[in-house]
Amino acid sequence: MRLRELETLAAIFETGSASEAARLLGVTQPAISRTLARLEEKLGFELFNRVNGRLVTTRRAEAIRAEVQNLLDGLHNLTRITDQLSKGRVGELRFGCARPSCSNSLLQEDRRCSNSQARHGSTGQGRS
Amino acid sequence: MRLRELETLAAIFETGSASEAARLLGVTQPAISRTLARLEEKLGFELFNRVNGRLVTTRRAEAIRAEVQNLLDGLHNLTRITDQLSKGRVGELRFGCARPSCSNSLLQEDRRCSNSQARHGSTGQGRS
DNA sequence: TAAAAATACTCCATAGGTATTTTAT
DNA sequence: ATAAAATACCTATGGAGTATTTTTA
Repeated sequence: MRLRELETLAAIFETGSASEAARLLGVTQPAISRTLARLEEKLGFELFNRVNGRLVTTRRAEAIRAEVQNLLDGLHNLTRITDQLSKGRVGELRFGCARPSCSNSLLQEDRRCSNSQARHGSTGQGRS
Repeated sequence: MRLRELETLAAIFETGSASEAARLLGVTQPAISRTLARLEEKLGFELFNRVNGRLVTTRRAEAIRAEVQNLLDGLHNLTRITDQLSKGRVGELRFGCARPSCSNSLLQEDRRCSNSQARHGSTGQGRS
């Protein structure tokens, strides 16, 4: 169960066709068809019936629709968090201290359980 | 943000080392190290500090730990559902009907909005 | 004819393996 | 010497593209 497969599935749910799903995801129609075909093969059952050249949602597909959307929502939330964590460094502060022992006790690096290993030096960098 | 990256991250969280995470996921240690390195590169910040040859969780990694676990739990739930949907066909029932029109009105195939297209025939297969 | 889906290729990035190196205990 | 992590090199596969075919309205 790949992530791209979930995104593809959700896009087809949302748009109702492989062609529209392709536009939504910014890829080509064959990419959607193949990903869907491989997913159905792995799952062991059909997610859409091909009727009159169109995709028609099966009952089994409907049964997992909510959970798929749930997962994608959670993933987007995680992405939002990591984006903030990466560009969200409030600024890099630089400290000066007369004695090495001072910086050791005052500076907290972005690590855990390793205070005793902090390297000695009169200058340190702290991240907020 | 690949799925395998989330699984790798969770495994390191759980075991505390890349080697143990590798055993947990049934892959080799280099596989874990590389996946982690690529994830950190994409995210733009470090998830673990390499201190004395060991991985030590950063604050940023702690900040996403719960959400990562959430997503994996949701995925496992989805997998459980699809497993049941695939092997969970209660049995294949076979019906016989004197007149074709009878099976048309009584049998519901695993498709939607296509009753008018159901093929005629005195025998049909229904999935529960 | 137009539109949707499927198929047949080709290409590249990811994920995996084995072997080896580096570093710290 | 051991153990953890990183690195180098190789292979397989998933996902993407373009081009084409099939089918139906």
